[in-house]
Amino acid sequence: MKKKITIRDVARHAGTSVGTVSNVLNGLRCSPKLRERINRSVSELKYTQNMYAKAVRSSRTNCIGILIDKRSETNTPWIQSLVLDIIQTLSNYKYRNMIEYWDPCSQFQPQLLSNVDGLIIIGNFNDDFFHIVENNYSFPVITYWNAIPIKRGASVPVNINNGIRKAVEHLLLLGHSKIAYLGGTNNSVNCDKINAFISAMKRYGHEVDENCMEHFENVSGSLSEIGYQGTLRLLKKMPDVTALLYGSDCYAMGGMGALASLRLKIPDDISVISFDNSYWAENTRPGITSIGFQIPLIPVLVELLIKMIDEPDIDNLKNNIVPAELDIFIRQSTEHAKQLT
Amino acid sequence: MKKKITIRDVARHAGTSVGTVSNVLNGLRCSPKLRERINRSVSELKYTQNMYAKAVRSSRTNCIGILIDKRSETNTPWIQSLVLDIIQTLSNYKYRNMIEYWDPCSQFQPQLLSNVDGLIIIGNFNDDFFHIVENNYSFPVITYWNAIPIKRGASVPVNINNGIRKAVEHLLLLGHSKIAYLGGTNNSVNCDKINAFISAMKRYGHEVDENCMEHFENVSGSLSEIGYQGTLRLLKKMPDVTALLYGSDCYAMGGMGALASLRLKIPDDISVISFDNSYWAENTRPGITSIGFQIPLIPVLVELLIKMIDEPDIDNLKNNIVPAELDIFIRQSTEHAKQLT
DNA sequence: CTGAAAGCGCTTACAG
DNA sequence: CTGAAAGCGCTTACAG
Repeated sequence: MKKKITIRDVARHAGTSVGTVSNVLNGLRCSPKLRERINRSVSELKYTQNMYAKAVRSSRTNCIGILIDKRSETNTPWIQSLVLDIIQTLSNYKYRNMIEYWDPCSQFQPQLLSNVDGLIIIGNFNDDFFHIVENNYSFPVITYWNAIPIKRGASVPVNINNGIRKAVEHLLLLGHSKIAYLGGTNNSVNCDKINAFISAMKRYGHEVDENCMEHFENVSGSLSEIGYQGTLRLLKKMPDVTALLYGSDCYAMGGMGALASLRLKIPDDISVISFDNSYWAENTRPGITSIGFQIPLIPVLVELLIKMIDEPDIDNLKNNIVPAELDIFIRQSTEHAKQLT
Repeated sequence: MKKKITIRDVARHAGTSVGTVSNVLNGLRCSPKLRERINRSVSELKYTQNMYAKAVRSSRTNCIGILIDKRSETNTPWIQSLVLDIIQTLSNYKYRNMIEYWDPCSQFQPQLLSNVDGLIIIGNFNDDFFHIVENNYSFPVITYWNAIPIKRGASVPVNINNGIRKAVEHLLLLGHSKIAYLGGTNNSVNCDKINAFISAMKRYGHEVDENCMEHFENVSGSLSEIGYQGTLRLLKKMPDVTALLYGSDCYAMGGMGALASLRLKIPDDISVISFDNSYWAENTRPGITSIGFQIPLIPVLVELLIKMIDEPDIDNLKNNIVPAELDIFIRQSTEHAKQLT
């Protein structure tokens, strides 16, 4: 059909060689007037680079892999927004992406590994996986929260203790004392959250027992259904609770329905804080006070990864990683505490 | 660092030529015992193809472009889930993707155009854009709802009239007669929805006037804020309304808050139907009855595009496109109508 | 400062 | 059925 315009066409049109056109396209040395002529040819011919040819010759793909643990809840708005955030941030850096959903328990190794300059992993990957990467590839790998056990890998830790403590302090200062936590225990991240809650409460002299927690163990259903049922169970065993802290927005989304069905009004009858600070927490009414990243995490993550690609001294970069801080984004759901009459 | 394993290494290891290895990798002719030997070498060496070299030689990129109108609400859960749905479906067909957010009013043309086998567009693109594609590229283009004015382009129409009519019929059968519509008028898709509502109501003898609609013109704020304010306005001018039909889940998300603030309970005091059938509609409590695709749209779209890439007779494919049907997914928000006492 | 040439890792006719 | 060779569109030393 249409003839593809290549760098040769541009060179011919501008009366120069392909090498020089390549230099101009990549911002290398060239005399101003020749550069000008080449740029004019580029736009007259509507030339655009063939990124595949570029990648194959320069052995730089300009592509970052995004590898997602298939076993996690990949269809939640939270993870979807995380992934699209990565894609958009990469595109600001002129990097493309390849996404692969992969079950770390499976035999096959992801195809994308041989076609990327770096890797972002989301979820829980085991040591077997890291061994494969370490032994067969030389690109850097990055993630957050969980540590990465390889030399060319780095993880941005999350200061979960500070984040949960801020939420607990906010509730205590509002006058709450009967505070409950509702969240999962199915992975290390969720366990970190629970432990942070227990230690924050202890810090201010509140013992946490099983009565003010819902662990969501051995329950099935969607996350919001789990949140719904768990909230009902919790209110039964702890009727005097005045504030709920949910381990994720998805749980809270269901939990809100449980409160409504009991005709409890937020925040008049009960206050709510969630975790994730997602679109839902911000946009539902009443707005839900939520724990989220103080500084958007993804740009930090992407910038670090891209630095690692170019930087030979990765240890220096790794030593200068600062943990991601969490903050509470206060909304109507904690505008005031229940008025005890 | 690590030496990259290429097709040459495999050939040497198996004691054959690169051409034959290439044949085996692509499922072409080869004697069984040589094929066996090559496959063993591939797995022993952990060889994976370099997709860039493959693309540059075969002039097939195995990559589909996803071009998104930058002016639309790209950060809503609805559009995010649409995009990730496309990505996952493409990956089932062994296609990669390149996403670009692009303002159709901008001068520059999208970079991805020269590096894809086909294009999916999301949003409202003007004739100028289609002229550029038609004149400079030969890959097929696909979208849904809006028509595409080029030969190698196809669009899956959406039977919006049927969809909205089903919702209206559902409400009328429940005994509602005071039904209001709340939605935008900022683009043709939203206007199609409003017109479908008016004609569905007329069909059953209900005149629709300005009092039972909220157009969301000249309003600012997030979609959910617009939905919140619009719901308050509507209830003021139409206090006897018993059912609300929202043009999108984002509007409904805010609208639910407005209803709660007026202590209206769903569905006891007022019934609600939304449009999009998103994660939120399904997972919030009470679940919101929502209009969505009868058959998931994205697989249909992707399959058609991939057929168009291989098929020389595109007109035949275009003539056999069936419009996407909508359906209502009934949930608690329309479990029963308000009981008039 | 610029051009001619080698070569990245593949695929694809074309011989043998 | 299999191998040797040309070539996809680029980049990158290397001469001039």
